[in-house]
Amino acid sequence: MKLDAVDVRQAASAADIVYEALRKAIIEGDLAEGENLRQDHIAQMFNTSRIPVREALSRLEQHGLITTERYKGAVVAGLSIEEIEEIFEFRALIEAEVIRLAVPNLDRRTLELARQHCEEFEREENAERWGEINRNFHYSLYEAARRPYYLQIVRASLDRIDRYLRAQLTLTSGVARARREHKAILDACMARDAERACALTRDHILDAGRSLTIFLREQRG
Amino acid sequence: MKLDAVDVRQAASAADIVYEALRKAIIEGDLAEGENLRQDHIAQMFNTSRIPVREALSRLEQHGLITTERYKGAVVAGLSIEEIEEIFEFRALIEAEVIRLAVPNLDRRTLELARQHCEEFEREENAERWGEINRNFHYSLYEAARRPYYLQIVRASLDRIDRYLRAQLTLTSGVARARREHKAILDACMARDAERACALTRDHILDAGRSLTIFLREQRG
DNA sequence: CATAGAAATATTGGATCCAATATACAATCT
DNA sequence: AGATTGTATATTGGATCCAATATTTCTATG
Repeated sequence: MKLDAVDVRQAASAADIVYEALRKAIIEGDLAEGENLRQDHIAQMFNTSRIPVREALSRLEQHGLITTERYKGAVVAGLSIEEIEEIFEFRALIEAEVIRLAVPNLDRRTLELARQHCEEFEREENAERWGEINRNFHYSLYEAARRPYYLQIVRASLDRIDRYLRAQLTLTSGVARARREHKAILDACMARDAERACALTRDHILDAGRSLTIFLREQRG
Repeated sequence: MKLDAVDVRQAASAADIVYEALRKAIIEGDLAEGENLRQDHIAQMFNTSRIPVREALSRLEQHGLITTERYKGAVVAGLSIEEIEEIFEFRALIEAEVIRLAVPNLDRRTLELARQHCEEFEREENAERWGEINRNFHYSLYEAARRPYYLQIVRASLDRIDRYLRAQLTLTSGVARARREHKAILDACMARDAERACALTRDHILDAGRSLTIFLREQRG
């Protein structure tokens, strides 16, 4: 197990810190699917007791990132291919709508920010960073929709499959395609063409989903 | 020797029980918006310690049903009219899609079940029960979409506004309209017309949202 | 009498201890 | 040897205690 052990005596509650650290470790794939999460082990790493750890684990379970069983403990949740497909389909629906709602509100500063993320995603060679930049690019546009509830759901659903998405980018040479698609989405946004941006976002997500599930089907046999 | 094999599956944990009870109380409006939730008090009510109560509260906070502040405690979360509007808009998007996906899978038994819920909703005079039956009607159809992730999100978003929706049904005479709309949706489903069922569901939710926000704007001034 | 400051109370977050039980492994029996 | 039973260990869920801080009440003073 590998995660950034933080000293707990800081602003937020210990439970919040543990929750955030575990969440990050899971969605970035540092904690492998199926890996055991022992309460006292984690507690020791964060220099705290098991109480806040349990609270953090309970929250992670609510979000579907782990599963727990009494007397047995928690393991990082794995998703079946069907579940992954469902989440991609869902994301396509929501995020397409979010971008449609965002386009009319895009101002120059937001577009400039998105352009920078887009360029960074194009230039970056370190595969480790693609996931992060990809998120930044999309979210910078999504923010303009001014729909906090939608974004909360988008975030939660992306969390569930982010680790697979990162694999898709690196292992299936999905980056090249993602780069082209990002540029196309950005173009549509700059042209204030909400319908085009919507359709492109939808396809972008469905493409990634298809590419990923093909890869996983091979890998898992 | 011959014994009946009993399901010895353990009772849920105390935290689960507290969570479910509080969730139910909040979404049904038994706990009013802004009401204080004291850990001690709840613990005594459930004859347990504060530990499982805290875990339950932490989960409720994740779902947005309460807000907590250190040294101050938890209060039942209230929603602004804008937040309520957003959630209705969101539900319209998701649930319309879910019903579209469900229609091709509807079998005779499911339709019969939905028809029974629809009739029950029509006959029932006790306003207290409308919320429950309304949920049952919609979910009985949604299940056929075979999209567990979508349904989880639908459930969570309905939880957030259920208490207001119940008020809308009773206080604005929304039932009459809801009854008509339910029948229309059921008809479309029986006719296997996915697009019509989708559009009707969308309008059904948006109608309720509009009616509710008009009512709330008057009420809140 | 009104008000500022101090003490008492309420309330949360976390630490430590205890009870329940699943799992692994040794001991026993056929 | 293989199956079965008993025991030690690991691990979780919950109870109780403690520390920190917000809120309220009380007192003394102008």
